[in-house]
Amino acid sequence: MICSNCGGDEAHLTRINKALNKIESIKKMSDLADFYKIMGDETRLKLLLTLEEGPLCVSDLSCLLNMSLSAISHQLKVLRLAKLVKTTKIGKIVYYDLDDDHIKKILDMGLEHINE
Amino acid sequence: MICSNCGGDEAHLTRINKALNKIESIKKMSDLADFYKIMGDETRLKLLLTLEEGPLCVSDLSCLLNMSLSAISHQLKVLRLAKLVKTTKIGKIVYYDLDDDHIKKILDMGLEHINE
DNA sequence: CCAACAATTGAACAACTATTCAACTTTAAT
DNA sequence: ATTAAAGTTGAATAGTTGTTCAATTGTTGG
Repeated sequence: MICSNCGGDEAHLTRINKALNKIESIKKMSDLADFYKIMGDETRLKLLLTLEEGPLCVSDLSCLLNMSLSAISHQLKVLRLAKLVKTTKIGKIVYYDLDDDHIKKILDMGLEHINE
Repeated sequence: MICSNCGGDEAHLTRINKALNKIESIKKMSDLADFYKIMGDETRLKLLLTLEEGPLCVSDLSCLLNMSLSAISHQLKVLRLAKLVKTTKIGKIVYYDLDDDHIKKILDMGLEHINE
């Protein structure tokens, strides 16, 4: 398949075809977008970075981020459904924690990018 | 500062304070969210992954992604303002390319996360 | 100069998203 | 059993975002 209208040479066309194959090979392109979309919210990022220190309950998170309990709970649900955090219930209290350590790596990579 | 209403022990309070310091130390929290927000769109991700293969002009990208020239141009502008891509104009044609190689690392890291 | 082409732009519209508010569930204590 | 506390939930609202459409800019060739 050829799309180039701009008189590209052979190498140019090769790149186009490689790119096309790549896009098609990544069936889960929308999963990748969804993952970034979830990280792309200040509240959720703060929650994740806070939970890097260790598990906390909803009201502590609400207090730390200076936001309503409900708002925090809604966002924690988003993170939980995305399997970025997990919960442990002890009595009335629900503790939230990062689901696993590789989330930390991703967070730190993002921070590195910003601090350049 | 203490927010815990759930009877946490000393270590608990320590974590809360560490988290608080962390949130405050990251002045550019919204920059980080903005970065992820930009990645969190399927069209922009496809553009970035396509450009990993090498520079392409706007009409090729439009054809490859099967989207209107205008839509592609709008998204390329977003990527350009975020300094994720750069342009080279040769005559009438504008070539877009990844701004630098560390964007590739970030893209590949995201893909890794998805493929688990 | 003019026509054709590559790309950009701004306005408009539809779709999506984050927070708020009020109602509700669950658990613990008296 | 009641009461209170910790969270969750759904609906509503305001704000944001992506694409389309039409108009426009800049560049090349006749």
